[in-house]
Amino acid sequence: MPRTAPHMPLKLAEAAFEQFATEGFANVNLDQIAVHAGVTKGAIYCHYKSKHELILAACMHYYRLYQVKVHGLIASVPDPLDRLRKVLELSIYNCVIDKKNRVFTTEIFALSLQHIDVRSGWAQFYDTVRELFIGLVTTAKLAGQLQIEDPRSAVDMMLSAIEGIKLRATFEPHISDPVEQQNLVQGLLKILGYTEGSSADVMQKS
Amino acid sequence: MPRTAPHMPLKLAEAAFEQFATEGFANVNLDQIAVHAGVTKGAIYCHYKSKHELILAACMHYYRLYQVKVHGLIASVPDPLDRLRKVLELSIYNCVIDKKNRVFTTEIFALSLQHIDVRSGWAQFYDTVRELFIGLVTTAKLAGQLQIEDPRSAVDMMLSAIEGIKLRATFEPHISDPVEQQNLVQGLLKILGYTEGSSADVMQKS
DNA sequence: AATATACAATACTTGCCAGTATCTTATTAT
DNA sequence: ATAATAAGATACTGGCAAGTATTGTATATT
Repeated sequence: MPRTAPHMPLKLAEAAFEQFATEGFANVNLDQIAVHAGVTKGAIYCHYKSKHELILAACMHYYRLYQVKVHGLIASVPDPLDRLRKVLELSIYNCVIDKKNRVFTTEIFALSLQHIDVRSGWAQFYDTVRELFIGLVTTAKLAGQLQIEDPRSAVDMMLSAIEGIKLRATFEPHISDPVEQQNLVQGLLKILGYTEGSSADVMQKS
Repeated sequence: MPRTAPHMPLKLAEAAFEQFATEGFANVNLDQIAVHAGVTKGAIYCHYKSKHELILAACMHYYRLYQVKVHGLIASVPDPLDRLRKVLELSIYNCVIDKKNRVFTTEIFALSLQHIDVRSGWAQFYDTVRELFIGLVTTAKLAGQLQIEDPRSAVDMMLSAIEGIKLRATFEPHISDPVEQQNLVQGLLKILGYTEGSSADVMQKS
């Protein structure tokens, strides 16, 4: 048997992600990616059979990264509402502060319009995120920390807002302020039925 | 003096919009646009000095169209809450049902990441939309139809949600259902402080 | 009618970049 | 050691599309 390079696909996907997330899919050529991975274009074609496949690999890499981050966070926070808030903070960070993630996902949206495989990849990823949030919200609701009738539709609206916030971050840099961050998280929690002050005992007032 | 063709720039911008909104900026070449405008590529360069300028013109065309539609709607509905609801319905229609608008704006977002002129064009447009909504919400609030403290931040969150809904529409076709439409409008109104039922007299209950 | 000039058509150049063909090198099983 | 083969380097091809040079044509002023 000859030598093998099992790390190369990942290494190339990482390098591709970095480049794509900085300059966009259309503005990056395979030579650039190759240079950043410390190889030449020919080597890329040993592991991926087209630029498109490399793009898909970069997407998968991004999805994995997000999952790892989120589940690490969830495992470390016991209280349901705290956990929800932490995940929201992470999501906002991912979308707003971390420019690479923001650019990369925005590019994915545009590419999804034309390529069904990119689209279904994102759809699958997004489903896991949605279910994750529905779980978090339901748990917090059962703990009496949220006043919400339909967690599913609330989560859908909240996730829409996050995506929209991501887009706005491109045009409104002030969104990156730490203070603004907290306001955004607060606004998202509000969509999820969090009422400021003594949380769950608002209903009893009337 | 020679002949003149004052309608050509608009005609080309319209044709460009149509093509870009169908296939995306990167997948449309100037020959295609020329054919759809009933001219040849050479003619385009009489009116625009690059593809990029034509893209900007297509953007401006889109912005104008939206403004015309919205202001036509506003003028025809007297009640503040009704007016707000109608504008929201139009916005959802624009973002979700009207695929061309959805595709075109998504492409703008991606292009904005790299091109400052595209970005500032959108930012300017978005500002007018934001101010419009703030006006609508404030009017409805003063009329006692909305329970909202800070119209500005509520509108920001609501507009984020709309943008996010637009993105989701690419991945979740069921959003196009008429029923779902109304749910979305209802959810957006909720963000703006609309409490279902007898609207403005909720406070008095406690 | 003549002519100046903007509009438009045609044909061409140029550069970029995905993908390929071919050659080299390193590794491992025998 | 050596044959077999995967990984990688280098150099090339081919196609696409933006932009340009040139030529043609219609119109408005004189």
